[in-house]
Amino acid sequence: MATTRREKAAETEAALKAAARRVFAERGYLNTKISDITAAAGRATGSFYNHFSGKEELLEALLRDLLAVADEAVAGVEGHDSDFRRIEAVRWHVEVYWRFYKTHLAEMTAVRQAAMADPDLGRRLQRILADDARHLAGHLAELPGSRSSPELRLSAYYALLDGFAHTWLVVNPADGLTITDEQAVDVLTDLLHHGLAGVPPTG
Amino acid sequence: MATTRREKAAETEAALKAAARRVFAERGYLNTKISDITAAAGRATGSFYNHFSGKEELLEALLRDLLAVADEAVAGVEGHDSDFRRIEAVRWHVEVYWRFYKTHLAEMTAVRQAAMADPDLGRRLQRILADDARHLAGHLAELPGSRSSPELRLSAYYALLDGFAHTWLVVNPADGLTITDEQAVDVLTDLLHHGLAGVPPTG
DNA sequence: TGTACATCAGTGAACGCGCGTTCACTGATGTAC
DNA sequence: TGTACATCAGTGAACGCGCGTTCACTGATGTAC
Repeated sequence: MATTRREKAAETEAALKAAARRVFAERGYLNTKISDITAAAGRATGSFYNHFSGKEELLEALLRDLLAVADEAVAGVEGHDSDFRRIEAVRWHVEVYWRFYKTHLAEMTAVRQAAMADPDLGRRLQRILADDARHLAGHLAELPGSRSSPELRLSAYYALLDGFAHTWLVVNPADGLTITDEQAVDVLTDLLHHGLAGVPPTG
Repeated sequence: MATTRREKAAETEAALKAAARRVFAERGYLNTKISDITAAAGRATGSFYNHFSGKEELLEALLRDLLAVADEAVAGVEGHDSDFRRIEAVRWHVEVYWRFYKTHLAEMTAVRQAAMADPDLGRRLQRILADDARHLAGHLAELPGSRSSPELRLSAYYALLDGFAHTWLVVNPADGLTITDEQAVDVLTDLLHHGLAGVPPTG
């Protein structure tokens, strides 16, 4: 049990963050009230403002936590295959994205919702998450020629992964429609592998 | 100038719809107040409720109008190429989607935002727009085998088109980043043509 | 170690703003005779 | 065609709810001596 003031405050802040993740996942960022978060954390409403200036700041804090975790995970992985002409390379990247999205569903949907209501916030949040994109941009630049620029292909790549993940991890499950991780990774991998690198499907 | 009551009411309703499209496009559906719409339409606030029970119903009405227009347009086009192994067929469908999205930006973004805040409303709106999907499902079913089902490939197809259009017609333009219609259609066509039908890129 | 005061995390009721929604009212159109 | 009453679209001020934010208060931890 914590005793010092620092520790107590840190505990409350952590409790608020954890509660926010749960509540965001349940009813969505936009429909979550400050008092929903504090109630779920077992604290008084006023306590919230000792730690965050508002919902936006809390979400930013959640994203920074998430990135810290992600960076650690990435630091463990050395020299993956970056040649997108090889299906294994594409599949590895797709799989990482899919698992990341699934693990951090609460944050991913919260960002999407927050960006809808407040484009400025959306830009700031996107910047926090943008590290991954730089890394991928390199892979795409190395691919053999296409009439479209690597930047455009990169943005198409993300539109596809993000949209598909949102559909099958958020929207459709709410209707009882689900797919396996393997099905998801397969269809995305095939589309991107053939579409980006121009390798025809087998058979 | 309208004289009968019916005509006057119809004029006001049309003015409210037109104003809503403008205001939605400007500041987004979620950030639009009823009074913003009535002010833009040059009417009193209370007038709104003579015509719609709320913002949701107005949006549904806008979508129905939009579909009526789209159906007329489609009725004019007879027997387009549906063989997705041919790039012209893919390109035609991509182009139709892109132009539709661009023409009806206000409605498309409004739907996206509304769906974020209220999934139930999102489902209803999606159902209104779903006709197009059935038609495409047929094309994809005719394609040569893939390890993924036509349904999954269809949803990937939409995730890509929708996400890419949102990025390059809504998000990026707000930052001053734009692309030409041709660039957009090219990158989407190539990705889908090779990705779905497995035709390798030229060169 | 003990006492007196300062500081701080947490509390929850109260405040106040913003906005959706209502409603009594106006003036014009429709109807009955 | 004219008159008297009914109906209806539109008005905009007022109402009221929901929720973010504040603030006086409590009790516990920290500090000075």
